Amino acid sequence: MPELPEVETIKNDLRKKTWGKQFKEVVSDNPKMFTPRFSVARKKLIGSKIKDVFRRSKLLIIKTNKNLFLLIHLKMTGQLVYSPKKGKIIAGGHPIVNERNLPNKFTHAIFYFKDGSVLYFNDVRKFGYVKLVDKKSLDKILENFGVEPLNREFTLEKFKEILKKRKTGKIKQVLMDQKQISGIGNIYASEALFYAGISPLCPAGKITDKEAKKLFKNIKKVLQKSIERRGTSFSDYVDGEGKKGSFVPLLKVYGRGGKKCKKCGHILKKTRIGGRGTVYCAKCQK
DNA sequence: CGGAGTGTTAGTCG
DNA sequence: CCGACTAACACTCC
Repeated sequence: MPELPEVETIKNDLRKKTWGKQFKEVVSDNPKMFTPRFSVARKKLIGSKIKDVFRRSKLLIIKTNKNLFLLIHLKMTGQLVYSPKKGKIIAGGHPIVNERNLPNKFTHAIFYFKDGSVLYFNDVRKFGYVKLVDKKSLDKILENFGVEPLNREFTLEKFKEILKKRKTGKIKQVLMDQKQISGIGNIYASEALFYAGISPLCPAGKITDKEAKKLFKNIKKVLQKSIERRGTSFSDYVDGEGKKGSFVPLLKVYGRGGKKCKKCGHILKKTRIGGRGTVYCAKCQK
């Protein structure tokens, strides 16, 4: 699930809660998800302390005191749950699966901290990964990401440049191309295009200056709105009482194929772009 | 029951 | 360099 707003939400929560925590033990039933080898990563991690938590694109970056960065990618179905020794449990990423007891069968990595708190990495499909890298490899990894859509360096000019560069590509694919703009996935690409009134199939090069401006604004708006609401399917629960992320009711097209357009009432069309399900209103989006 | 589809992305091939 | 396609995996929906 997690796109930029979801990872941003987790990052904000974890930064507050885990600052200074020291790793005591790491356990995994799926060592394949670790780089370097689990046994090596585990040894390196134990004893190190969390100094900060960042986000770049959809990647969560946990900085420790030993020139060591713990990278976590949740991919499609990853979920992080932080359980403090005392107080509120926080969870983010893929919506909470039925079983609330932790660890459960989807828990593939457990990070124990010295103070008794625990971070669980759950992942139904096991696409997610954990990487432990030094500053140098971190920088190399980060080089591959395009501009952060919420940062100041993502300007209208920059956006137009990207559209020009990828003129024959379908606009939705360009929005989702992490090398161009990083952090936008299927949900927010679909939603931003709806608000801008642009068909996801439109070639990037055919987008006029006026449309580009509208799309540019809506990309930022949709992401910001979602962060305000803690993401699309972010879950936050106390004492096992689940509460869904509140962006879902605001979705205009994503996941609504075959239903009525909330703006004009036409049946929303479902198609496939670059192997990804795509929903749009053929009447509102040209 | 079978098959298609699922919020991601790395890798391969033309 | 680009775009198209696939695999990685497990579950849900029709």
